Amino acid sequence: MATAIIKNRKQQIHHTAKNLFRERGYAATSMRHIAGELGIEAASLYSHIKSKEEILQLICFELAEQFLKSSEELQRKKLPAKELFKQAVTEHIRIITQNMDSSVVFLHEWRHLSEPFLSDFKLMRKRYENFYKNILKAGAEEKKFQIRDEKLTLFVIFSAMNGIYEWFTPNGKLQPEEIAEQMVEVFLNGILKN
Amino acid sequence: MATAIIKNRKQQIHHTAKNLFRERGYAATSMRHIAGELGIEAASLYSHIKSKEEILQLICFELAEQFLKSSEELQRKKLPAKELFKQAVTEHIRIITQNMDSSVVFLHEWRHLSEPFLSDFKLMRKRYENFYKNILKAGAEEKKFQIRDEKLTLFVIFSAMNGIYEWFTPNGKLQPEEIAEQMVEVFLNGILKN
DNA sequence: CATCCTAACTAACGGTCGTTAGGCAAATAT
DNA sequence: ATATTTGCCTAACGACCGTTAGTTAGGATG
Repeated sequence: MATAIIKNRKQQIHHTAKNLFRERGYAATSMRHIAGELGIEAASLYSHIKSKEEILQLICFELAEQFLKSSEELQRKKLPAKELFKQAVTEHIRIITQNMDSSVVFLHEWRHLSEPFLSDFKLMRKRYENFYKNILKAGAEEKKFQIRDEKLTLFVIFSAMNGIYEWFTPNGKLQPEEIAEQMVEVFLNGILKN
Repeated sequence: MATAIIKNRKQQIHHTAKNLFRERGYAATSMRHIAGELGIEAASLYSHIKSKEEILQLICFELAEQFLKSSEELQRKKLPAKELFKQAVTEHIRIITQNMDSSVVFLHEWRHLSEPFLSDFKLMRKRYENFYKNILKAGAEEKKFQIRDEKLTLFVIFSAMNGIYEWFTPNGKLQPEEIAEQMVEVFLNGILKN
């Protein structure tokens, strides 16, 4: 089937783009570069995609939707704060480790989106941040969490989770589940012996 | 004095470049852009600087040296691990918050350095990481820290500290000293009430 | 077999990139 | 007063950018 070939090529292009955008950044990656990796001419890419930015949009919003979807599913479970927190961190880390290239692009290259996509993206990110903020709030209300500054705590957690791409290797000894478990342990109890 | 004017202009260029490199990224910032901010032509920049990359080099290595210098001074103090850890985090956060633009460039744009600068830079970063790794090691040997995976713990801490630029506002209610204090508290004891 | 469609090609577009050369007016030094 | 230096200018270089137009070979479809 013809459409299947197209879809495959389109997927190949997206895959290559994710990789190059991650490695060199969106602005420093040219269409000729992407095409070269696939052994075709830059102009040929336009049989499959609309523009360079369209690729970026797809990467950013695909991941944003994954994060939001997982947060909505977790919210429906009506778990106590501590358990919700554990599962949320685990889910977040699962998504990141399963989409390493996309994640880095998602985290750092979204600023090259043009309007209205840029605003939409920021809004989705804010929604997701609020999901975590509410977990912290709930934990504090349940007298389970002790939080001095909510924003600081929130971003300590996000930064630690989102920084995973800096050191994670898919075939290393630490697998996503264990990373999540250990990270939760650090967030909840710290590194001090008692 | 003529050299004073040059130095000032050079500093202005560096200052503007730091700001634009942070805001738009190195690759997406053009010399014409930097010049435009200063009200001159792009070609005129070359009376003061050698190349675009030279600016990036200066930003990256200036900060790398600050981090290393502060780590060497702390090491000379021969403090117990927990106290050393506190002071190291405080110093790191001080440097970041005092150099917000440079920090973001330092953290994300170094990959656009060409050789041999790229390798030199990575080496300096590794040295600094080892300083922190040794603090964790020392804390574990003193039976003060409980660390499951050293690399994971190390990068949780680094990511949290380096992510400060995502949310810090110089005139907000949280000042660097207090951020450091609260972050140390989270790292050491976590957010769980006991 | 004739027709259509796909995925690639070549050629080229207007534009921007970092950088160099050469000149010129004002400031500084002698 | 003269000579030198400075800080900018204009013009231009070759290279590369994202993208469009038009074409063509070859496979799928009738």
